[in-house]
Amino acid sequence: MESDRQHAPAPLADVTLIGRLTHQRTAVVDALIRAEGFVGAQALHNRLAADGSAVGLSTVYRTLTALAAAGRADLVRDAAGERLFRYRPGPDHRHYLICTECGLSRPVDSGPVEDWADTIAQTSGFANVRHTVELSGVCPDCGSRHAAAERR
Amino acid sequence: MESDRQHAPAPLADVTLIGRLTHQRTAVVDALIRAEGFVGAQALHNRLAADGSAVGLSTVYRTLTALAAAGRADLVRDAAGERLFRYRPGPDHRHYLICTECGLSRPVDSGPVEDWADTIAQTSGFANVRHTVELSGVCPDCGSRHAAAERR
DNA sequence: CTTGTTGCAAATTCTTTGCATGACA
DNA sequence: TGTCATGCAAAGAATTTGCAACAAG
Repeated sequence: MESDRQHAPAPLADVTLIGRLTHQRTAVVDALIRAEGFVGAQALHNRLAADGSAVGLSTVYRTLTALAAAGRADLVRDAAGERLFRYRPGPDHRHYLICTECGLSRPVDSGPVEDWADTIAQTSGFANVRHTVELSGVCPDCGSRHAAAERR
Repeated sequence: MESDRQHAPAPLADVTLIGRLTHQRTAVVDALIRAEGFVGAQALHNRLAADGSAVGLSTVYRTLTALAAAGRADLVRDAAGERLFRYRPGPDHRHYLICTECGLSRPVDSGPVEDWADTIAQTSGFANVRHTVELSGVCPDCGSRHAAAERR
């Protein structure tokens, strides 16, 4: 499943953005991109190991943290409190609808919330207002799978 | 600030809702109500100790978790990943703007987000869509304190 | 009395950090 | 070659759990 090197978005830029260009960082960024959704540090570490890239867990954490700090990754927390990271190709601010079953994430139109958040920011008297919006649900696939199981 | 026993919501109902009526649970619920905002389990445990109520930390965790499960408490996570609980008097669904400095929380008009979330839920094909919305910022008081420090 | 609760401490889980070795530029 | 990055293992922090003593109904 790791073919298609053609349209590789060259994570190099992302790596150099946070420091030196190393094997490990490249591998982490690469794996994060291929994850195509939110992943935990430990999960990513496991995938890397499975792929043959022996990267230390600490390095995975450090790289992901640096990426998030550099604005190249989004960061949320799952119900268990684990940090989940997602690669962010562009500088845009997005919100996602995440399937609680399979982890599939789909970007949603967040315009209305942004406007709402801005309004709150302006009318509240609070400064430096930031918002976290997380939508979760069961995607169609997982949903139908459930339905089937229920009526078994 | 803890007078006005008249309209006291009698936490008894909340306690019995989650099991037996004990000293400890009453103390925890009471302290949570008096907190009037989001508090961490450990912080609540400290307050209880300061109030002379020696309740075990495990019991605080267990009680808060049970309350949240019973729908009598809201649960969010702060930036550090710590669970923060807030007493929920009614069955209504609310969102808050929380000060990152002092913890002050203020309910905000969440109508627009609710509508937005509903729309997403209906157009996405996802089932059982739930949302988490957290607004944080620096409240006026903390803000001016900052400003003063900055130009010191 | 019987069963649910508590408290303590040990166990878990996720994440961070110190420091010597090794790799980039 | 001089830093910066890595890896390992130990440290931290928040939360959960096992189990014997205890209290509520």
